[in-house]
Amino acid sequence: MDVVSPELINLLPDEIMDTEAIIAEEVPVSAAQPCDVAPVPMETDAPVTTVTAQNPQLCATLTPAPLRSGLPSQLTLVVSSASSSPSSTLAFKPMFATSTVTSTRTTASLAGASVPAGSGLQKLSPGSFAISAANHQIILNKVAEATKTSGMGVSASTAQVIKQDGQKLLVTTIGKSGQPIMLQLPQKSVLGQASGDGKSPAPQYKVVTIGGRTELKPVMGSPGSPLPVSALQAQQLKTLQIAKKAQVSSAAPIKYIITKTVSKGLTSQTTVSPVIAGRVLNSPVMSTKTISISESLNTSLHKKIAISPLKSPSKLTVVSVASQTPNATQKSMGVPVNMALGQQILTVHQPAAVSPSKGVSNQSAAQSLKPVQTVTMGGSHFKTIIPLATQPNVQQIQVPGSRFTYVRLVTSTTANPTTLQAGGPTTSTMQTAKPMVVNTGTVRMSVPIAPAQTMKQMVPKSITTTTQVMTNAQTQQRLIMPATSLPQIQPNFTNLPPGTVLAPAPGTGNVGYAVVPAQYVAQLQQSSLVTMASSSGFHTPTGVQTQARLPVNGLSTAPDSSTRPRKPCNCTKSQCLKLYCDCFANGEFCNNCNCNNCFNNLEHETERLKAIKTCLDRNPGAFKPKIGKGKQGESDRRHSKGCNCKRSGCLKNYCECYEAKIMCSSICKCVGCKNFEESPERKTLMHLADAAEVRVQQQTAAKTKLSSQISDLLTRTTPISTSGGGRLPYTFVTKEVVEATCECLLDQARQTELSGQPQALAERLILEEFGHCLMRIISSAGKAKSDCINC
DNA sequence: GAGTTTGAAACT
DNA sequence: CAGTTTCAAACTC
Repeated sequence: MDVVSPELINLLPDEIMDTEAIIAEEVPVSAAQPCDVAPVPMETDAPVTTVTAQNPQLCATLTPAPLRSGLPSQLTLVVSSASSSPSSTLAFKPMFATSTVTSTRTTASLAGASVPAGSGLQKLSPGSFAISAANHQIILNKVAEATKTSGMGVSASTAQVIKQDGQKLLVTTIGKSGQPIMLQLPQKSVLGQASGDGKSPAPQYKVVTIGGRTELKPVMGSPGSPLPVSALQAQQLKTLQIAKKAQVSSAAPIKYIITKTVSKGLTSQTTVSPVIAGRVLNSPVMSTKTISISESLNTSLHKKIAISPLKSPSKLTVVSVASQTPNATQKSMGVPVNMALGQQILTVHQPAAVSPSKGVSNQSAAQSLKPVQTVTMGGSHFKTIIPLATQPNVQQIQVPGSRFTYVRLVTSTTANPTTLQAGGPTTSTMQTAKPMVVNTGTVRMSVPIAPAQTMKQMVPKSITTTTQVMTNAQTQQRLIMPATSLPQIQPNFTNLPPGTVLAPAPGTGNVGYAVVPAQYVAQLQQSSLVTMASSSGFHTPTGVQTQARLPVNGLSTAPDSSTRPRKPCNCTKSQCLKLYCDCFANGEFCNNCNCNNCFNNLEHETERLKAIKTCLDRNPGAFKPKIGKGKQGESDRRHSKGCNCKRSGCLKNYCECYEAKIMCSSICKCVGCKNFEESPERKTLMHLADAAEVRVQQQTAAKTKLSSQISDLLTRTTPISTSGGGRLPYTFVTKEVVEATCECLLDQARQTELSGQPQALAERLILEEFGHCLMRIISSAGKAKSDCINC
């Protein structure tokens, strides 16, 4: 794996350079799928290309983040090309948070282009885009916002710096492995003229070689005079990195990670399965955006290019977009998402086309530029750009006070591409393709509930798991949650109920994520309603299950919170969405409760999230344990707020302190408190309680012993002959009798099953049958004994 | 099981 | 922040 140069590695945070997870994603690209990266509305399903199943494709999603000025500049490139044919299909979707008229037009022109088969780019603006299928080169020139860039004050030295605005990307190697990808980096001053303006100063190219070798080409089929490339540039390019090391004072360091992975063993019998993988990273110093380009060729080449502009102390979102690689008959797609603290993982499985001819075609055809709305979330740093009049497929959740940005994916068959884009130094960008069909691949998104270090260790596993799922995820069952477009809820994840995780929520055609109490995972696992990992390889040690038991913000959940028997609630008016409800207050879903009109379930995740948010707004620590552990251990446990009892004397379970078996403290506002150390009433009650507990334990032990004895009795196979002729009933419990009894029970079970009896009734009938069997045994024993006596 | 008591949560 | 209301659990009968 040729990823980055050592020097670049040294410059990057560990999180960023931890590319193993990305590497792992090359594995599943076995069943080729059409390039389906660029989101395209379903109505634009016009056939665009005649790319055959044998045609390799290059799919790229480029998302250059704004470098500094908050000017968003995103570029989506989807290239599909045949290795042996000059025909190619390209979908080009620039995405701007704000766009000038020029850029918008260009964007519309490109995005809406319906590229006929084999023709490639007829509708693309030649000035902004150029393709040369003959020499396997594509030149992308992102339209820059001239009005926005005019005052940026970038020095001339930007010639050696990759600028976010107006940068050109020269992608070569269409269908050829080993060919270079060139990134053209024009000077800042020519931003806005990049769309084919011949007056543009000489652009700078960054060459990325897909096939493993890199080269620098100062000029390559673009207007303008070539710029001499410095040795530094060459070196940087050699390492496949478009280096940008603060050569411009006004520019923040930009680091580009280009990951190349080679997937061996790919065959060309089916469509190519593009995988664009990346990660959501977090860097306290800089933001990184990873752009991954994957290419699946006949030569089984799979590459990922990650370009990461870094600038401000902000979040880094590297989106991994991967197309699933099911066989051609599979019509469903998964949108796995993994997010974790410290390293937010976001993996998006792009939809797999039903047929090879659909994938790229759909994507490239008529990508209409739709107006976007910018939503500021959780602060001024984040903006969510979502297509108007369409359901957002990506929703960003900014957690106040949290360093991380959370993204909620709602990928629907009708949703248009949605881009999260940071308008400021913080960047969180994700691109998703509109899936044709969403499948139920394993998707997990976890709320940060563990230290970053822990999550960091889990990241590769998550991706690996996801990758594995890509190949055989069709049979998996997951948490079910409607993927309706949630409002821009910004729950304070740091204060979510203990062990809360975000669980995948596949719906019919949609994929979303639900805030799921960790306990509910256990609930689900224990119940027969939902099986998260049955026979499909969704192994419990990963993802949800593992994280669900991790502490939240250092606060440990109840040690046995996931296993202890939970008392069912009886809420009637609160819909179990207020803290009156113990289930809700404990961060659990209602399960087997007696509540009415319960909304504390996955079916009402929207309302539930709202309720959580409301509670957190009212009290940020609403879901934190009321009984905090003292510094010196359990003896110092005390109620975080104290009780307010007035009539119970704090010696009834009305009192939260007493209920928690702790004494009231100075922060309590109780009246007539008797719940203190020397209180005789308390001591008496404690003694009584202890005595009661002892009785319960004794009873339990007695029951256990009795069961053991019964079991032992039933397992006796040899009748015991008594010398006195007195035969106890159990002496008749021979092996044959036991077998006959079992037959009776099984037969009863079959009958009840066939008759569709409820489980409870079935159990009852079986037990009754067992009783009948026992009665017959006893009767036989008694009769035998009587006969013996008589004789 | 119905009704009452209680105090936290929610509301004003 | 205080007073009031709502709510569901705890408790009593």
